[in-house]
Amino acid sequence: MSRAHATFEIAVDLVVLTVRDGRLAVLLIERGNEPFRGRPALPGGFLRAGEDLLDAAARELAEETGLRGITPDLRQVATYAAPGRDPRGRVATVAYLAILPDLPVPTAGTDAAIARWAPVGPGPDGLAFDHDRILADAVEHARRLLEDTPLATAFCREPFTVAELRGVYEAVWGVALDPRNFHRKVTGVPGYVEPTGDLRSLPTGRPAALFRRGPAEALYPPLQRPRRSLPAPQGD
Amino acid sequence: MSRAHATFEIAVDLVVLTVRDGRLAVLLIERGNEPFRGRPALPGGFLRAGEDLLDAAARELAEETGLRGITPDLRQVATYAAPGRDPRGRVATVAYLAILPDLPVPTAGTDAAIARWAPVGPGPDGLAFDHDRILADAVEHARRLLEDTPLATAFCREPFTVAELRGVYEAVWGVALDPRNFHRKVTGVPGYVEPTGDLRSLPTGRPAALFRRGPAEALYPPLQRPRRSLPAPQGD
DNA sequence: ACAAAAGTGTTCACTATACACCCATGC
DNA sequence: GCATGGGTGTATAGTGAACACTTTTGT
Repeated sequence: MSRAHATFEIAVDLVVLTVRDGRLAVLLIERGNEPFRGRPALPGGFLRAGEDLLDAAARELAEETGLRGITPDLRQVATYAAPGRDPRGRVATVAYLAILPDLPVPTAGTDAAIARWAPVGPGPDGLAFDHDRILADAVEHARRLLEDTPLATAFCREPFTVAELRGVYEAVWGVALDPRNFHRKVTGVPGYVEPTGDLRSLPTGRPAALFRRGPAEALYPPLQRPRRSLPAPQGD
Repeated sequence: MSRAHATFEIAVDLVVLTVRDGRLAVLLIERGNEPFRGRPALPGGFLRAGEDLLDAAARELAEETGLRGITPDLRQVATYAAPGRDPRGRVATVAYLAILPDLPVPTAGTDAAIARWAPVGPGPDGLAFDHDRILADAVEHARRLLEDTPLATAFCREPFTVAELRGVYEAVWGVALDPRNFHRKVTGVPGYVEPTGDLRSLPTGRPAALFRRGPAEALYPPLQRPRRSLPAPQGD
């Protein structure tokens, strides 16, 4: 077997999403080293000897957020290996999507990197490397996953109310949903959420029933996000 | 920057699917070298210097099938890098899904590898490396893509009939579909298929209208595959 | 005329949406 | 009582499955 092939280092980059103040937010670090020193970037790091991709993603997540012992929802999104995407040499990166409930503060990582939550906007954010592209791909991935997987519950601390879950959908999809119909849909999907039997009182209003995640791994029927498909009367 | 990280070779493996005789089929080669010499495997090869992933996948596809100048539907599915998945050392592989219309014969590759179409069954096929897993992931990916992308048209040579397109869905999903309702659904999705205006006569029956792919990159409304969601009266 | 495949019309059940309305709490 | 948010009922429109039926060919 010829060994004329290129050799790579493999990194894992994390797109850590949460909902803060009703807005979708992503965890960014400020790069402390060249290249792109001082520029915001997705957290991540290199694969170690004997380590699998998912293990590396979980390790990096623990290191960057300081969380231990949690089993967050981690999903592989895509792999990027374009020549020149990293000025240091041939580095391929595997992007993982991680969903967390709102954390009080991202507890600046052990790597002395400055971590912060940044709102996810529609346009590019000037991230290092090709991270703008990776972020956009991952957010679109998350939007799709909300439709037919119980991913949205990963944004919520248990137990949660239906209104909190609705806030996740509204923040990630960027649309307003009818509270009444949403309630019925969510509670009507077998295995999506299970009532705990408890209630939670807010400062005002009727107390909301509390739920935890159910056993379903896929949502049927799916919660389809609204799309405008109306053909314009004058054509398109 | 410490260089204590593992280094990898990166391969691209292809899951080339087609529909033959109404059955979903995958292109397999017989390995000519160790490891797994003589075992069936997915076609693939190593990334070359200066080459991006998609370019490598397209190159390998051309080499294995002998096709030139075509632009097949190639989509990245997932990346696998478990330690020990390749006995030769640390090799990560990026799996690509390629969809082709039925070819007369896979024109054994230039690599002197014996290529053949194998029907895709429900169980493992004893493929080399972790290719059973990769194949299963890619087939599930294809099943999902048929729902909301025009991927199915990539299985058909243009121009095609609605019945041919239906055959693709039936083969990939493994279900029977109502020809009448399928016809209406497909022709009702804006931008999915466009009539050429021509007809094709079969040995018997009314000639079918011919279509080509339309400009749509996503299908709305989607063609959802049938799922059994009926809660059994006695529980499941 | 008949068989076979393409394509249309119609019915019926189910799902989505909009929104009126009632419920349960704090003040 | 009143404001506020939680949750249910219900009317209406739209969508999907089932299937009768018509169209267009070859023999």
